[in-house]
Amino acid sequence: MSLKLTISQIAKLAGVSKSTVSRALNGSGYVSEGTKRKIQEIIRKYDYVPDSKAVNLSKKRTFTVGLVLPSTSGPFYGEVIRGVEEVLSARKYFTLLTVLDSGQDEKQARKRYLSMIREKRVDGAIVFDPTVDEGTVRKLSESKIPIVFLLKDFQTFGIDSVMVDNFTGSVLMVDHLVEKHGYKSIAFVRGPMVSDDSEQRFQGFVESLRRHNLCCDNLLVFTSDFTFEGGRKAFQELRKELNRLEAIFCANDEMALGIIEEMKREGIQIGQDIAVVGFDDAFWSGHIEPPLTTVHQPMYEVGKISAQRVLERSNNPDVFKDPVKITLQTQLVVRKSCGCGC
Amino acid sequence: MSLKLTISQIAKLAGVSKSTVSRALNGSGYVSEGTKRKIQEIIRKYDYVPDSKAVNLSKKRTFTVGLVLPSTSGPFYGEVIRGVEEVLSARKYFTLLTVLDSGQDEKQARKRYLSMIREKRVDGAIVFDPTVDEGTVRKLSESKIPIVFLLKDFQTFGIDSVMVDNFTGSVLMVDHLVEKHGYKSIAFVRGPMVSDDSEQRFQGFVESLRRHNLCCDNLLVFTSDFTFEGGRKAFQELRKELNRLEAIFCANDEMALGIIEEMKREGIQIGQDIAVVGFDDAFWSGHIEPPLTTVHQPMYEVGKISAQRVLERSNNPDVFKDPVKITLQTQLVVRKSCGCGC
DNA sequence: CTCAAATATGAAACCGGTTCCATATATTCG
DNA sequence: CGAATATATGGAACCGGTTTCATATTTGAG
Repeated sequence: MSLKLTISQIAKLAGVSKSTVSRALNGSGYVSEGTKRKIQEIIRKYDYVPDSKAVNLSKKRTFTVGLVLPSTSGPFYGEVIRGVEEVLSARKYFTLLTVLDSGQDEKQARKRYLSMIREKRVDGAIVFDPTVDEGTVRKLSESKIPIVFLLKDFQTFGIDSVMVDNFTGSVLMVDHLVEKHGYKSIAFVRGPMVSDDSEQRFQGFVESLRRHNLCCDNLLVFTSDFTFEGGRKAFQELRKELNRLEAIFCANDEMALGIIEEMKREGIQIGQDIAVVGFDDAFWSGHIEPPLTTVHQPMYEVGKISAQRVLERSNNPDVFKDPVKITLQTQLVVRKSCGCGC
Repeated sequence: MSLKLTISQIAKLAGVSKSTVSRALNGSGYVSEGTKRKIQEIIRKYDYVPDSKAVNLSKKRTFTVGLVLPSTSGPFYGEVIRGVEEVLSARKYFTLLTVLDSGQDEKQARKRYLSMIREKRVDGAIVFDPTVDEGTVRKLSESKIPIVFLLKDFQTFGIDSVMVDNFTGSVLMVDHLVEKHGYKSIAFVRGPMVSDDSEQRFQGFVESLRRHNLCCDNLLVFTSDFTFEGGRKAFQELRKELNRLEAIFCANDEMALGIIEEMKREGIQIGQDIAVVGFDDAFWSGHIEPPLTTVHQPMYEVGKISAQRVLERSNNPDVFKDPVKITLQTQLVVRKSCGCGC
């Protein structure tokens, strides 16, 4: 029934001053045992909870970390959130979430998260914005709060970043296709040209081929858009080259799924007639037919490490530290679609 | 290079008072064109942004809505977020997210979101906590801010809720199995006993059977836990009854997937030998083999409507309104695993 | 031209806490 | 026992805005 008491009212009820109540509340400064007990009793009785808005203002902190994600669908955004929430909740922080694809316009979405940061709604922020522009990055770097950028390297702007080693993951995958299966003719299906991930995965693909002296002449590359539908369309183009192909490496699982679906429709045996592999290790990728060989990205760890980093910086603002770039390893997940176990 | 200016500094630079700057900023009260222009220029020049912590305190609002989710994995939590974010971002609000499965202990997680609300970090909250206890609900209902509960009905506690019609979805599914396919012997695989969703889906199952005079004697019910593994285990029990079974209705898609996987291993033709259907319409459910017949839940709309409701209430606190229960319809998604198109 | 209404602005109070500082009492130690 | 130190508490300033109110100047209607 308590109608929002303030610290002053509590003080009056307890017969002490605001300051004493505040000290009792925070365990800061001196408060005698007796007084403390009395205050706590009143607090309990009236179910008093300090208003965070006031606490934030006087402490000049919000105990909140901003988290910016491109979207919430797809396999790993949830993982990032989980990682972030795990460390934040343990330290009594909250997560202020902004999703880029929820409004209409991308520009608007970017303004929104810049506002969040510049209005100092958060003590730090984790930003995952694959198509961010330089202006935005510059503004971010001018903010006084710690920022961690995900999957993009802005060390030169003085911003920490947490990366995933797409390149090596891709190399591992192609190494497997070549060394284990002896495939020589492998197609690559890219994501959108603007995607760094796609580019890095492609570079890894090329690198592995090069190391195996398979480059160039056999190089079959298609460009799509990371979607299921995009995969199906890519297949329409791939189809002409099908007879000279032994494997198809898709820059993500969703496109691989699209391609697999089309191939099944044509009666092609995946893994036997031709291998199809992906990248991402989506939740379902082990459960489709055949189970998809893919590369796992440690997005949960990405979330955890980013959050740790933000908190660490936020709580030691004085300690100057150069921006850090942390790269986490990816992992090859061998299932059946590459031809293993067939 | 602006080092966090305050409104007072801006006022000084513009040669006016704080109040005038504030009015110019908010477009409230009178400010002459000339003064306004001058102030805006200074603001732009020094890249001044008001500190939300101060704004929040004096306005007594945070322009933030709390969102509590059980988890972030699984198909539809992302959908809820998307719906919520869509309406909040359009109205310049932010989302303060709390995930229940990210910490260790459920009690702790519940305390965390109660804190969020009682410390008045948010102007309203959307709470999705399937296993919430009554004490928590009571505390929620005592808070002065608008709360919308998802998929649980606490109207009697004075709390709005947004529901999904599991019962009807389930009836629709069983109607389809019985009327379209003529199945008479249908098993049901429940989720955990504590789950309302599971219970409602089960009730729908029973109701449809009853309406078709199929109840009771043929009633085959198994209890599992909504997980993939749980589905596999459930199959081990189902197996004995397999020969007298025509269809298996799983209370969610994940368990259906587990069962399907086991059945495939045994060489059973799903949809032909025996139908397996699910509930949830997970992202992947159309892409497994065979595509899963299931029931779609409009979680995106749930998110949208909840957020609208919270904002509406928050901005009209005076208008007394009885707690509302809004129920959204589910939709039967017929694919192949029920035997259609075989 | 006059007086009321509209416009413009600043001073001060306020939002609800935290924290610095001064003062008062209680301990401790040489 | 007296001085130094530790403990306890309240008053007041402060955090950075918004808002009320009083005052001053314009504007406009009659």
